[in-house]
Amino acid sequence: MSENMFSCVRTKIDQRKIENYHRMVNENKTGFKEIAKQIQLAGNDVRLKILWLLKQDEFCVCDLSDILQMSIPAISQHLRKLKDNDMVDFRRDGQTLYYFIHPNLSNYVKLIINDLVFEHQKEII
Amino acid sequence: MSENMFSCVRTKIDQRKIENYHRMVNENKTGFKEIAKQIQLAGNDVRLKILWLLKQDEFCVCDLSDILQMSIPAISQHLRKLKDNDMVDFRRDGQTLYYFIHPNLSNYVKLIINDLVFEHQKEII
DNA sequence: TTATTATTTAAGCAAATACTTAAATATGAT
DNA sequence: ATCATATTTAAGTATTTGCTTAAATAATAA
Repeated sequence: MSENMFSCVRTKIDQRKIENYHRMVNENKTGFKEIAKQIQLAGNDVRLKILWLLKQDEFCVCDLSDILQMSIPAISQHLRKLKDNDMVDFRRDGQTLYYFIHPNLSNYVKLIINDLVFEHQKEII
Repeated sequence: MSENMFSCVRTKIDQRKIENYHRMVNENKTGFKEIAKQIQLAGNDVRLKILWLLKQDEFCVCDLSDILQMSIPAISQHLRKLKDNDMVDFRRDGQTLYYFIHPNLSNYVKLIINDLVFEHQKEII
């Protein structure tokens, strides 16, 4: 009967506050999960570079492969994850697929890549 | 001798552009890696919830354990990762460690958690 | 000192991740 | 049709992640 759902004996903290926050987090559970998923995908240095590059211009898989000096399948698999989560999209021109930032990319990720500005950016054509 | 560092035969794209972007990304390699690391840590729904909660108030491990309904060691290990990357810090009050957002939390992550506002937020005390 | 509470740390493990190489598609050119 | 190019997909694998349980610290109280 004296089962306690709480982990510690509190003297100072307001129990109601804990329950309120528990409820808030719970009510937005799927929200947190979806946002975390997109952020997690941006939280890989290869994909972050891809997203940053696609913010500058559209590129095909082999462009990205050359720029990042990684294998075609490795790049393709990263792009697939971004594509599956509506973070990038592509258009076909002959055999070549040009990838670009999906217009519906979440604001959370947009905020990140918009802020990624480096010193040398001005040197680019 | 005819080794090609490029993955595809381009007709339309400017080779110099590819080389410029390659150089830019390379010169900021560690920058991308560090930023991606912090974003990756925020890109987990448990840690995203923790960061959001700590943005609202400071909490001890067992508070977070109760709010998120997860084991103490699980929470503690998440906090350790955030601590190791200067994303959170804590103060001691007796046996209790109160965690809070590290003042130097990167802007990339600040942008995210500042934007995480939910409907029910107003109901909280 | 001994016990209690708060928290961390360590060890173990299942699942997810990020590559690799090889094979499969798809479009375009001959 | 056949071949070449651009890309994806599949299978295999080493590494990382996120939990679990149990043991170790650390501060406080009796």
